[in-house]
Amino acid sequence: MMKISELAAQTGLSSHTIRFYEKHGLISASERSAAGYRYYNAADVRRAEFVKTARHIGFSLEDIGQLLSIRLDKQSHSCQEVTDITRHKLDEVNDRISELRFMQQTLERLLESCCGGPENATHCSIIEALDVGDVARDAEAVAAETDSESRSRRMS
Amino acid sequence: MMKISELAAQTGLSSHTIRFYEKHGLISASERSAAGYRYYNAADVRRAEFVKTARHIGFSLEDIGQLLSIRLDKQSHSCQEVTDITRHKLDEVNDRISELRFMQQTLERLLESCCGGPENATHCSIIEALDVGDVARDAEAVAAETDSESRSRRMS
DNA sequence: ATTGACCTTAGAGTTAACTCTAAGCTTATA
DNA sequence: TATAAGCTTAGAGTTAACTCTAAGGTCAAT
Repeated sequence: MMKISELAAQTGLSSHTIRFYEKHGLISASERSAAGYRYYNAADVRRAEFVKTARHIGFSLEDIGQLLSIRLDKQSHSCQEVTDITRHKLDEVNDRISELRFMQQTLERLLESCCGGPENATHCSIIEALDVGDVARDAEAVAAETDSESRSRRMS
Repeated sequence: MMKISELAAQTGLSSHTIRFYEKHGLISASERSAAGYRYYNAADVRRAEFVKTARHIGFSLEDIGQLLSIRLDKQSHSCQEVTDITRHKLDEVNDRISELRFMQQTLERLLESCCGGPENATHCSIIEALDVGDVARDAEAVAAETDSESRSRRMS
């Protein structure tokens, strides 16, 4: 049975974060001392580590709540429920990557077009490009091409 | 001279957002009616469109403030200042992409490992993987490999 | 008994970029 | 002149996931 700071050391979460997760129903201490100190047993530690791992992979606290309820009662849940959550998260991640690749390409094109030197910015091609405003559209076209090849969306 | 809702229609920003940008020093109306109505001229519209474009590319409001001050007085600023902001943003974007690719790979591995069927989750390999907790470490190794090849970091 | 490290709680603060509300004034149109 | 649409402001609310603070109680060691 360990106290909160030991669990914190073990998991790499802060004590604050552990209490925060508890408030959100993700973690709990299976015992409390008379004075109210939290005491964690081995199962509590595993659960905390589950949360840590899931968080690291990018699941939201809400996702993790669902995964935990499945983990707690595996008989009553199907593998499909688990893959639904996972696939949905993968879709979100893929969408965000697409957006960021668009930004990446736009920024790279901007950098290529500008001398970047100590000259004054009177004819700076980056400022000009932002002024004209068609950077976005150009790069979006490029992004659209590479998009289909980079996407891993299932249509089921 | 257009009113705020016309500028909103023109730029695709909301009136709320335009006032919000004004409060943060990015946009302003070059005139006000006696009653305080904002009136925008062609230069104001161009500036608003500059902000819209820059925002779309992923610059923060703070970045845009800097870009605008350069745009307003090009003689006093160098191209290097502009590329510094742009390169810094590109670095941020690349870092975020790396994180997301790690998540993407981890999620894909998890999906591959699980049947996803209507069976109950007693032996669900996703739940097991999160329980064991080494998913993260495995995928991070994979991410590290592809990382060097995907990164476009300059070291200047 | 005292010290210092650690624990408790409720609740406020942080970040970015909006987004909305309330209460009231203005403007254009019929 | 009445009405509806649109404008003004200050300020509060939203989101996610923490992060911190204040005020006080507990515990182990000396």
